[in-house]
Amino acid sequence: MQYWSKTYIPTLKESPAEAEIESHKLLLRAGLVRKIGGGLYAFLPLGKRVLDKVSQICREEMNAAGAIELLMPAVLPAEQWKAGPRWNAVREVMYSVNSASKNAKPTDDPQYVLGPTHEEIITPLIGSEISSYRDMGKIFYQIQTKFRNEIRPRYGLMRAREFVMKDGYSFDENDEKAEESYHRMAAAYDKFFARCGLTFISVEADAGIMGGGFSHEYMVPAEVGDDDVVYCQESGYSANVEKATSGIVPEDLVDAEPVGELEKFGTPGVKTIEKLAKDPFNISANEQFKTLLFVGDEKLFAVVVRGCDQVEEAKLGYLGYQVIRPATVDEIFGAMGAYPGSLGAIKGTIKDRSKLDGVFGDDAIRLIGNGVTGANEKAMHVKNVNVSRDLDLDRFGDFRKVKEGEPCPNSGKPLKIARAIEVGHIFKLGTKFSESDQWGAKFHDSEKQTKPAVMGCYGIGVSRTMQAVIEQSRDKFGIIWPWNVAPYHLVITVLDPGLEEASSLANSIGEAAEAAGADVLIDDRDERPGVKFKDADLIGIPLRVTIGGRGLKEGIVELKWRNEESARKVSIEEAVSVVASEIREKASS
RNA sequence: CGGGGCGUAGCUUAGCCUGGUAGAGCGCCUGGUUUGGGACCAGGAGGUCGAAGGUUCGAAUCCUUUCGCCCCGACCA
Repeated sequence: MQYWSKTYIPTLKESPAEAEIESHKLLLRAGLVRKIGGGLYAFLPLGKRVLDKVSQICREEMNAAGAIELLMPAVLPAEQWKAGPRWNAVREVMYSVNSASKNAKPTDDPQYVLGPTHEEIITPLIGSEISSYRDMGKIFYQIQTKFRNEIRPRYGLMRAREFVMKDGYSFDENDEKAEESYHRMAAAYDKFFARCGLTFISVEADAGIMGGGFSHEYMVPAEVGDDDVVYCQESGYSANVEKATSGIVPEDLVDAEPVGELEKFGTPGVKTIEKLAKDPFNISANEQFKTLLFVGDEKLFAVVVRGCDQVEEAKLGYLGYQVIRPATVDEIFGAMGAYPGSLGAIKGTIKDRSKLDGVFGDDAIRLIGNGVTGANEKAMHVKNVNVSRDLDLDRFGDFRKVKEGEPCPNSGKPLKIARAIEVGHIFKLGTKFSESDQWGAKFHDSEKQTKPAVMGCYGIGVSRTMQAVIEQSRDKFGIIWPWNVAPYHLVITVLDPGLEEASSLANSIGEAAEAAGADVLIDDRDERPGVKFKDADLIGIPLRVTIGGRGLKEGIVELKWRNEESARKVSIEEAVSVVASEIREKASS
């Protein structure tokens, strides 16, 4: 039992100006966290309790799924990262640390980095520990503070520079077993998020710089989310928009025959799809080929999509490049001999084709058949451009961003798109990390063969999950904590703490509630009733029992659930047993 | 890193344009009256106006630089 006067819960009537979204405001107002710096937060006593509860649920579900907890350092030797496969891709988000020694020489490269994730550490660790197939099939995890130098921290704990993450890593002897581990973790994730009281969906996701096989994200639908999720209720299809595909190109599509010779025409001043779609040209965007240039791993390449489509940059990762950025105007002119607005990928019109590592066509341009594109000449476009006859493509692929309403790839029904917060992400990694000779994780199989372990990695944003719960479970008065993650389950609001009868009743109810499995907070402060009610609502304790002098005269106390409208009166004699039985019922459900 | 905005008491802010003693509400402290949904009265503490430099007799206010924070974009649990 905790007395309000003995702990520290600094609630605020007004929201600090720094907070923009409701869950961030409530984190601050309910006295859960305070900002120390950009993306850096202190967890106050109440916030620490929630964080611990979320962590503990996570731990229980991991253990139940057979994962094994360990703890690695957060300060990591930079050498070990440099030896890994993605140093260049991730070093920007890593904080660098140098030795504090006065004798240490300043260096360009850091001696240490603060861990943003631990594949580079656990792979060699396990690699050197485990060498037999008999020890394969293990999943290790830790719950630890992670550091990422986010370019733009946002929304409190939602995207912080320092945050608590559960990261897990599986090591299996073959693909099949690795997928079993993956599904075991997926099932554990489902249970974890459900126990946290979240409404969530798991979606197919882009594997990003993790590479490897396939991946799913755990998404909490919320307007303030950073991700778009594409889904179909009919078929159950769901995917991050970065990964999502649609059935817009029929599998049996027959490519159109040419309709005539290529024909150049003047388009003075026309540099956009929109202008070409208007008078006097009237060539709609879905009849235009749009040619865009990117640089992937310092190599220039082009992508052709329909004028009405957007390139989904994440999908360009399918092409094998790791670090991708849009090409500069100079780079574009150097290869194409023209500037954006006049670009096209017609055979023979590209000034220096050798500068292009590839020209890739989005599948959907096949729907155009014969269309219009730039002539790689100022103020000129070309019509009757036939996809198979005229475009200088190395290959086709899916590079476009799916739009709402397009047919689901499985059911054909219109797809929907919703905003969501990513709270978990699981990857089947394959052998990307384990196959390295001097560094990886290899084992001897029963045939005495040396093989790399097939890995998976599994992340949960623990502190982000805490905020996602608030974002999803609140009203105009404050937070409504789901039972399992509530900092306290029961608050006993003692309106007249000076009355001996009131405080002793509060203690009896509190003890019975504790025995029934609840964490109990007794509001014994010398405050007016209104303040206590407002605070109890604000910090979102699921169950409230009110004991006041007025009720005592009537012989009753009040029992109110935070997520219900009205309170119930319970006689003093029954109060202890009623509270205890309601708590038992809630705790077991 | 690009674009926009903001830094005045623990919190929310007025004052800045048009330079002249820094003001309010909440919170905090003292006393009193109150006591079932953020009470009231009286008294009080708390600010080198983000920092540095400049203009000026005089700068929160004008100029320059710088730091920090927030929002929009690319990235992520």
